[in-house]
Order: sequence, then C-alpha cells, then structure tokens
Amino acid sequence: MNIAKVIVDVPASSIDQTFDYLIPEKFSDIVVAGARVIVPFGPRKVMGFVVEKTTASEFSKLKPLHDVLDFQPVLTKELLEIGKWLARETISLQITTFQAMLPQVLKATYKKEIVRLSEARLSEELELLFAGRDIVPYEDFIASGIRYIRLSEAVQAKDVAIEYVVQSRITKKYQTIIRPAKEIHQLEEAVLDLSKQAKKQKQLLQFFLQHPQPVEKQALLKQLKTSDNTLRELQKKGLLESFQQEVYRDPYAHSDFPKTEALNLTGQQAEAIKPMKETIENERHAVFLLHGITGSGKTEIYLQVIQAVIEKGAEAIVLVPEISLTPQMVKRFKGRFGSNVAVMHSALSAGEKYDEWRRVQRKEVQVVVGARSAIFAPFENLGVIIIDEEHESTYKQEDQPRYHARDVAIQRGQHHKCPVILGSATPMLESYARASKGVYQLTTLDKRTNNKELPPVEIVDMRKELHAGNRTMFSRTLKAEIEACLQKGEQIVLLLNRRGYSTFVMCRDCGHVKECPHCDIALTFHKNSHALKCHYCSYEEPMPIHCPECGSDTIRYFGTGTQRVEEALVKLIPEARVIRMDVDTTRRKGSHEKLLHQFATKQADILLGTQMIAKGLDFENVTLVGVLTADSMLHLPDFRSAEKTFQILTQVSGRAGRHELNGKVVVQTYTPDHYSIQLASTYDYTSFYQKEMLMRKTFHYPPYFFLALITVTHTNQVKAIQSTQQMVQMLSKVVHKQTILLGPTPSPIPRIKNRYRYQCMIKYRNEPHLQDELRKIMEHFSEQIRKDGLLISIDMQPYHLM
DNA sequence: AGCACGCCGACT
DNA sequence: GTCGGCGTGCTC
Repeated sequence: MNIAKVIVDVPASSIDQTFDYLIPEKFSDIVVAGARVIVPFGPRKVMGFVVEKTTASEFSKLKPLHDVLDFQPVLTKELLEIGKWLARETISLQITTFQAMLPQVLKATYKKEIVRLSEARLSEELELLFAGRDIVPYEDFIASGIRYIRLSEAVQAKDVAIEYVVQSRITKKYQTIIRPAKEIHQLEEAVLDLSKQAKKQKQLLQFFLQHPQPVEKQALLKQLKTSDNTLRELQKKGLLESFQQEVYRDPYAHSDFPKTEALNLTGQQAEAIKPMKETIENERHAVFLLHGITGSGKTEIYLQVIQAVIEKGAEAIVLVPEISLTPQMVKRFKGRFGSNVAVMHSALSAGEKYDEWRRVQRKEVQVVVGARSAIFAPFENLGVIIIDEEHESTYKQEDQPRYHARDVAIQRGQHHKCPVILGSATPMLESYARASKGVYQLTTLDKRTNNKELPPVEIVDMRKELHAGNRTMFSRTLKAEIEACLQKGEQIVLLLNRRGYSTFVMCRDCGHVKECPHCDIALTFHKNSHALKCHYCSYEEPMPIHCPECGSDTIRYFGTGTQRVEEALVKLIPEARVIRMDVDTTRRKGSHEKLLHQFATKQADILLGTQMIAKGLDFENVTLVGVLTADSMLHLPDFRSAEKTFQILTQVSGRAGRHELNGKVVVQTYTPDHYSIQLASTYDYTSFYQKEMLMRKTFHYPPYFFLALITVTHTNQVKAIQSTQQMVQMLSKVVHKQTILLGPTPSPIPRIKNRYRYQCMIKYRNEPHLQDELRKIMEHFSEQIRKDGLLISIDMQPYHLM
C-alpha cells in the first residue's frame, strides 16, 4: 500500500500534524516527499505537502488523495527537515514554515462552488441563481439571499453538489514561437509556387530558408515589418507552424551588466579569504564573522569565495538586507557571474519572484542573491552561505514563523557541510560575543582597500546652536560644509534619522524629553488632539508651552519629515539641487533606482533621505555626509537603541570619501556625550562593544541572556492580564532558578484595534526544553484561543519588543 | 480554520 | 411545525 503523510494547509494547532492518504495507482510515481497535493479534508478539499511516503498507517480508513500539483517537488528533503525544525524552534505551525519557504504564487486559493448535477428542474430561486450556468460561485448564492434549506434540499436530491476547488495561483508566461513545418527543400518549392503579389510571404519563407531555427513571433514580425495575417496565411498552407513556449520573466532583461573581473586582493583580504576557501575545499561547516570597516572590500571577498564555490560545482546563497538590494549590488553580482545569478527581493512582481525561484529549482543558476526568504533557496549542493550586513533587523521575520535567517543559514550550513559567512562593519553584539568566545571564527578587516583613512567625524552640539540663536535644523558647521562642498562641485548625503522620532517632545534648549510620570517612557505627541499620550498607560496631558525643566519656550514636538527638511534646505541654500528619498518618493516600482541614477549622474547635489540611504550606496563624488539628528533613536524603549544608533552612524559615515576625494562627516545631536555617538565618531567598534556589553550584562539582556517574548491579547483587559499572569505562573514551575520571568507587563502598544496587549518576557541562559514548555502552554490555552477570542504570540529572540 | 450536526428558542 | 443561532467536535 502506498501512503502519503501530508501536512495540510489548515493553520490551526490541532491540525499541526501529518494526515495519511492513500496514493492512487496513477499517481504512485509522481507523489514524492516535497510535492504539493490536493487532499479531501472533512467535507472540503485542501492543499497539502507530502512530507513522507510509507506503506502502512495506524489509521484504518484512509481516503485517497485527490490530485498532485507538482511533477517536481517544491521542497527538498532537506527543506522539509528544516521546516520541521523551524516549527519547533519558533513555536509555529509546520504549514506556515513550508509556506514561508516558497514564492507566494505556490500558495493555494480556495473556492467553493455549487455545481449542477442533473437536468431536473430546481426550485425557482435556484433556477434564477443558475440562470443557465452549470457552476455558480458560492458567494453568488450567499449574495442572492436564498435560504440555505433550498440548497440543502437540492443537495439531498443530488440535483446539485457543493464542490471545494483548490486553485494554484501559478501563472506562467508564454510566447509564441514560429518554426518551419516542412523540410527546407519543400519550403524552397513553396517559394516558387507563391503568387507574385505575395511579397511578404516570400520574404518570410526566405527568412526561414536562411535561419531554419524557431524564432519568437513578435520579434520576427517586427524585423520583417509584416503582420500576423501573412504569417497566418503560411501556417494555413502548412509551411510554418507555431507553438507556445514558457518564458521566464527576467526582471533584469533590459539591463546591461558589464563583465567584471576578480580584483587583486589586499594582504588583509587575502588573509581573510584563505580559511574560508579551505573550509569550502574540505567541505567543513564553520561560521565566519567578517568584521570589516566600510570600504574594506567585503563584497570582493564574497565574490571570490563564490567563484571558488562555483568552480567546485556547488552553489551559493547571498543574503543582503532588502533595503540595500539596490541596482549597485545586483550589478556587482550580475557583472561577475552573469546569468548564473538569480535575484530575489520584494520589489519583484509575484510572477518574477516565481520565475527566479524556478531558475534555482531547475538548477539553472548557481548563485542566489536575495532578501531574507532567499535563505530557503532550493539548492541541493550548497557550498557557502553569505549574510551581508548581518546585524540588520530585516533578517528576522516579524510574523509567523518568526525566524531569523542567520539561524536557518547555520542549520543549512551544518547540513551541507559548508561555511556560513556573516559580514558587517558593525556586527550584532550577539555575533561578536560568539566570535570572541570562538564559536564563530573572527576575521577583521580594518584597512580600506584604497588605503585611505575613514572620513573624520565632527559632532555638533545642537543645544549650543540654539543658544547662539540658530533655530534651523542645520547647524552653522553643516551649512558651511554644504556650501563648501557645492562650491567644489562635490556631492552630499544627508541622513534624517526619522524612526521613532516623529512624535516625541523635547526641549531644544536643555534636551529634556517629556516622559510619562508612571512609565518612564517618552510621551507621544498626537497631532489631532494636540496632546501628549503615553503608550503604556494611556496617561494624557496637554502639550506644554514651556519646558517644565528649564522654562524655555523652545519645547517642540519633532514631526520633522524629510519633506519639511527639504523645504528648509532649499530655503537655506537655494542653489542646491536636492533629491529626496523616503517611503513617499520610492513607493513606485523602479523609482528607487531612478532617483539613485539621477544622483549618480550628478543631476543633483544633495541626496536627502531616511535609513534607506545609509546602506550600500557608493558614489565617488560624495565627500560630505550630514546626520541631521543622530540621537533620535536613543529614546526608544528598546534595549538595542544604542547599538542601532552606533550602527547607523557608522554606516552612513562610510558613504563619504570612498574614492579619490577626501570625505567628511558632520553629526548633529542634542546628546553629544552619549557613548554610542562618541564612539561612532571615532569608528571605535571594540570600545563600543565593551561598553555596551557592560550595559547588557547589568540589565540582563542579550548576549548574556536569551529572550522569549509572549504577547497575549484580548478585547477584555482583565482577561488579557489574567491569562498572562497564569502563563507566568505555569512557566515559573518549569524554568530554571536563574531564569527571569517578567510580566504581566503592558505591551509598548498596549491596545491595538480594541485588543489589550500584555506581555511576559522570559530572560534565560539555558532552557533546552523551553520550546516544548511554551508549546504546552499554547496547548493549555487552545480552548480559550478558539472560543474566547484569546490570542497568544510567541517570539523567540525578538528584535522589537512590541 | 471551516464545516456539519444537534439542541433550543422564536416566529410564520 | 420550520428557521436559524450558537455550542461542540472532527478532519487521515
């Protein structure tokens, strides 16, 4: 007996297990582990993944599976295992881990239809509904308002049936190909037989006499300046024929990538690459932390490591943060490896994503460059996994399954016995700590390839600016530097660190930040009510006119968007040509590239933008980087805020003076003494690391402790608190003595859409069974989740504490 | 989740 | 009597 064990597409914890189905004879060869199938599930049909084939089942009455969706499995054996492991690690459902590995178009959609089975006359209303059709969408029935009993009667009488249709969303793109249908000599004869008027037909035939190979129709018609009709005439005569051929949507079809050659490595680079290549050669797993300052040539190392992997006949995955997956990055990979690269990122259409994925599945490429989910590229002979800018938070998925690409990378690296390379100028504290302990292999690049020093950083105290009577958001120093830069015809990058910044209230005189009296958290300014509110406890007070600390009337809310900065900038320096880059100006597809191209071709002097301009950009003419508000993130209720500030300052500073010209950085801040700003200005990662480690140790945060965050939500506040309290109690019985349990605490956003949100934070050092215990807790509350509207979400190693 | 089944109050 | 609202249990 042929039996398939299937994970069905029903996202519920009680369904999170395999179901057995008989494999009908006709499918016995096609159904393999990793293929998608359609199975009957209760009264309906659902999609599912075959995870295993067996010959026996504990279950007595098995149903046969209904259909097979894939001839080639969409998940490899390894990925099936990873999915299982990931579900356990992140406490999520197996079906969600499988879905996360695949392009969206492979997700099934479900339709319910009413199908007419007999010619028998139905009730009047139903006849009206069918209106001559044989199949009616179920929604039409609902919309019609016909009573259910009428349908039920018809079903009983077997006049109609309710069908559950599973649809795959795959759309393949086809093109029409034309080719000769006869032998060459027959075509030659045909040319002679043509009437004298049929010039175009003659031309077409002669074309095929010279090139008998199949050609794409549109291109052919264009080249010969003729129309469909001519072609159809020849097809009718049986001389030519056409067929449909699938084409991949190539998002980079119209781009030209000049071929690049491997660069000569500096001594440091060569030294760094050596152990990596050895690991690849010896097929050993190891994790390298490549700590290289901006401009130290990390990308060239990646490229040459990949080259070695390709030569070995193996494959490479390169992860880059979504935001830096700019044409510049793509260009470097495409330039070196040409069509051997697939690119996967969110700016592609669903169809393009699917096509890039299939190029991997069919082993038509050896390299994938992509954002987080590219870590699941279905390669079977991985030679290296590279994660660039490994500290970036985009590698952590923020919804189910809440996985971190780095963890998956290491898991896959172990399976394939290949190295994982984590690269960054500002590694995550967790990673650097592991490297210090020897868990990862640390490689440091502290010299730039052009042998230039990093650009000097000048910190400007904005409080002093105000005292000197400058009320604009540009310090005198920055203004002077911008003007000097413009004079020389050089370019400028201005960073507005907007995140978390738009709403808090601060005195520009003394730097005092208005906080909630009960919660020690910055109050949020609400424009419509002109009031200050606390996100923790709903405390509210009117916006003050004077600073409660120093009495100054310069207390302001910071709602400064890039648009307002741009206006102010143009007012201040009218001759400057400014390009603004933020979510508003880059929403449209391709606008990101367009703006960068404009800047690269010197159609503007100043590039003004948010975070997105801090990463990966490399313009030779940029000599000045200005950070308008360096400390905007420091007041966020987030234990990583100092680290994030250090990272962004370091990154953006690296944009200046990358080539021949010398660069300079101006950092404006109201807290010039903060260690993250001070140490970023001297590019002193090691000191920052040591200082920040002390803080983390004191407050029991990573890397000294692991974190797990449980968020419980309910429309009833008391129930939310009680359930969380119950969880804390249950956990306290099973965790280690040294493990810290915090909660119930209101979430940073305590109520969303009328649901109260409470949290339990678990800080632990060694809890090998924590996942199992958390699963048990979920199990315990499953009743309430289903019936009482309770929601629980668990985030292992959270990035954001929301 | 999504569906059927079954029990119970309400109403043509 | 019939309709439909909701609680309960099941899905190989």
